Amino acid sequence: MTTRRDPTVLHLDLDAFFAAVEQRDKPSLRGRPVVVGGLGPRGVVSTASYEAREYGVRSAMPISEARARCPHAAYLGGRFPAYRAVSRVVMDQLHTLSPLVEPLSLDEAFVDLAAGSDAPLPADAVRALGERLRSTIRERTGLTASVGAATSKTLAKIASEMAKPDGLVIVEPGREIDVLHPLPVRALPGVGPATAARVARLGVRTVGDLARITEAELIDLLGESHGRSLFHLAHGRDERRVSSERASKSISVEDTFDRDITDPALLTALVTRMAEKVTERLVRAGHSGRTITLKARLHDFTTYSRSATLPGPTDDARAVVRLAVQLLQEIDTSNGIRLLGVGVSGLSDWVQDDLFAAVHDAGTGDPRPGEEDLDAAVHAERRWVPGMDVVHAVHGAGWVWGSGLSRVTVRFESAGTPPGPVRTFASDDADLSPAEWPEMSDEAGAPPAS
DNA sequence: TCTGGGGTCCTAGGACCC
DNA sequence: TCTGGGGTCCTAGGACCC
Repeated sequence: MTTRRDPTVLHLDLDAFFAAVEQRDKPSLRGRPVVVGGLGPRGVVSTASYEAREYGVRSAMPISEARARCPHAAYLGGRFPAYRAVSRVVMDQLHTLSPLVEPLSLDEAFVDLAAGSDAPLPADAVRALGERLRSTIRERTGLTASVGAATSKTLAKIASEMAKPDGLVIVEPGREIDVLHPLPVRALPGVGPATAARVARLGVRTVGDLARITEAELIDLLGESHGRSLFHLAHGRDERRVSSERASKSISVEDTFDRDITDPALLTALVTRMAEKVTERLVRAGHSGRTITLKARLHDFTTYSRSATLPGPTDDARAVVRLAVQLLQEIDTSNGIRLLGVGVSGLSDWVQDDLFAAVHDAGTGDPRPGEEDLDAAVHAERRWVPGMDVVHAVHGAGWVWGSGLSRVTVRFESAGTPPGPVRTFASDDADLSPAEWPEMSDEAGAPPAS
């Protein structure tokens, strides 16, 4: 594919996605600061609403810092089934524009508007199409989306960033360099803190500065691949295709504990459960894998990984457990572990026909700690997580506002109601239960969450 | 009470092979 | 008998993204 004549690469990004879904479904939070993220002692912010951003709350910030900056925000744990449902509606809408849609996450995707057609699609037509898309998404989901369009992926993504929030920006063909060069290098996708610091030593602050560095010098500084691609990006060259079929390469599970753990038996039990969980996801996706990786983060945040590769792929939980536990033995855990993870890579669709399963199965009468016990050893009570949907036998549908001291406070409202009343119950009140989300079979192709 | 969880891609060094 | 160059696979770690 040569350079496009028309701005037919479209990038869509939902604004403050998780927080926006919460404000949609919780009328009392509209117009107020909302922070979605991990609520434990070591949680970080996933998404802050624009109201919370006014206080300096940002993604990836420790929740403790967010609470210090914005104590009056609503802190919510997140409702992924709801986010997935919204995402599905949005992705379906994108597919009405083109068969070629590349999801990047639940709230973000590229669309190739020129897929399978060489009809001209000038900027004005793309603008009309983009505005129609934004208003359809608003109608069907209640959320605002920002849209960018350009002749390449990089420029389309930069355009949607410039459009935020709730806007549309088209980079007219031929104007790419004018848009690109004044931007800070950090605006380029793939330029993080480390790369920015390196090029800063050459006096580079903007993309225009970057364009004055030779390819050889960038390769020298950043390595073959990164250096070369950044060189081309700085000159507005990006021929990457929009691709809808990206096979997943790895599946992993990890958990950061409320407090560091030293007890070897507990660590083994946790690794065992994680290995089982990751294998379950592997099987559900119809995959098997050859390489098992154990990840461990120490008290001081140093992170180790140990991996081992089998001669052939497996989807057998016992094989994964055995290997993961073995890899754990290679790590010195005596000073405390804050995170453990188990991953599987080297994936294939080939599923092992395990002739020995029955034999191995015979010996599983082991008394293992129950799920609750294991959770309790590692996390504070998380039965009533702020933000979660609940239903009360008398008062109907609501969401958990807060809990503690054997009490739960619930606000009774939903997307279509006015802000609702708050009531407090005993946390073991039999009339109160978590609302069931119809967990529609969302299998393999689900993009990673933010 | 600093620093999540799920991913992707890249690099460098060693083993091994031709 | 002191010296190759590629290529692939594997491991560990780092940077980056949402």
